[in-house]
Amino acid sequence: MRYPAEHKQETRQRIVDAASRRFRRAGAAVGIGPLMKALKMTHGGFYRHFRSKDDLLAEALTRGFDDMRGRMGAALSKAPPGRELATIIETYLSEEHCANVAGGCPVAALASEVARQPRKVRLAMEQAVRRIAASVGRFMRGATEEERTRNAGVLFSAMSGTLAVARAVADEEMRRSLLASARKMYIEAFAAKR
Amino acid sequence: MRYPAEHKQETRQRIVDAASRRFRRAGAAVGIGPLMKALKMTHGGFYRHFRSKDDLLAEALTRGFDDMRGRMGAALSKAPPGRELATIIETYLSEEHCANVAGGCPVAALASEVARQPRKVRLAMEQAVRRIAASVGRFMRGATEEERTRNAGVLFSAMSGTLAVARAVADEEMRRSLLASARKMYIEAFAAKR
DNA sequence: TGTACATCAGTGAACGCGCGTTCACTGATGTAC
DNA sequence: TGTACATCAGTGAACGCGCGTTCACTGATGTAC
Repeated sequence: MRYPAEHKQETRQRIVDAASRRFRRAGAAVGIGPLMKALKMTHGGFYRHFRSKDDLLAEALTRGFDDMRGRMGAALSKAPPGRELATIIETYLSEEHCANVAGGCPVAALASEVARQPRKVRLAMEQAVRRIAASVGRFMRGATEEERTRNAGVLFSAMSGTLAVARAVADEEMRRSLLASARKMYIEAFAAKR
Repeated sequence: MRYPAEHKQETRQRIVDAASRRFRRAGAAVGIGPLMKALKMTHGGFYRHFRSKDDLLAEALTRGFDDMRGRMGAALSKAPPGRELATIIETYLSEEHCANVAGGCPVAALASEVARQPRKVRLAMEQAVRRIAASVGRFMRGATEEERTRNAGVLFSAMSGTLAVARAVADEEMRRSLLASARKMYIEAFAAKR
């Protein structure tokens, strides 16, 4: 059956949204079939929207980053002046973010898998990391903008590792303690006045 | 055919060794079939040694940590006094370690996947992180041993994240620059005299 | 205004493939006599 | 010392399953006349 003009774009968006959450929750091995079924469609229709699963993965990664930047931006808008970087660190390493895998940072959820994906997927990841580093860089110490951006990249990769380890660990108490210590240390190391 | 007494243990070790490298290189989705084939055996024999693939994954993780702790210990034994923590950071974030996925840190290679594995696997990861934190803790700042251990856990998780992101990124130059900035920042933040 | 037709998003069967796991079997060696 | 037998690591066919992708088809709607 034929659909109204903007219908296709809407469906495509729904697929990317759902995929973005699913990939983060269950890994890059998530199947096209179950994904489409959750959207009340059949797997065959998928290929009217994407050339391959890799294409979707790349797009879903980018979408996940947009999600996260939005969330960070919201937290940031409530931060008192001078506390911006501390707010970013506290938000990223919060227990809420740790529990919210599907809606959280795609790097923490997928970094080790992305390293094994085709170039197309890794480029999407790279672009996103660059953008985050550039926007967080504003709040970093450093002589030049380039240095601040590089340092923001380091902080971001560090936090994503801490979040990934916190999620991988079986013990609840250890998870909480790791997050709390990390918030404290990163704020001291990167955000404290000197 | 029957084999000499210690034969079984040797085969088991060969499986764990090979699996540990393969999991790190290609992810937890690596198949039992290809793994056994690489050892010039057939997949059926696998179940004389392990109850399930998860059992192997847990054991292979632990083995990977032993590898890495050995490597770190070797670098440490050559470190001049007072430079121990800096040496650990430089070794972990070296380009050699970044290129050596199969023989490198299992957390950097597998953390985001382990978060989705059964409890058994996550316990193995947890145990290993605890051990590393305890042994690196000796060189950390902090008032109590407990605090030093916690801080070592944070540093370790941070470095694993940086390594994972460095590997996920497509651009060679960005990879090198991230590693170099991270070595500098972590040494400043965690290892510098105060 | 009414009708014939083209479009194309979505359907669902089918493809070849690899997965984890099971199981009846093999056959060289250790052990019991 | 010689022989019969038990052991059990490893074999390879088979199981049910889900995967990514292809493709002939459907049928409601937009468009051309």
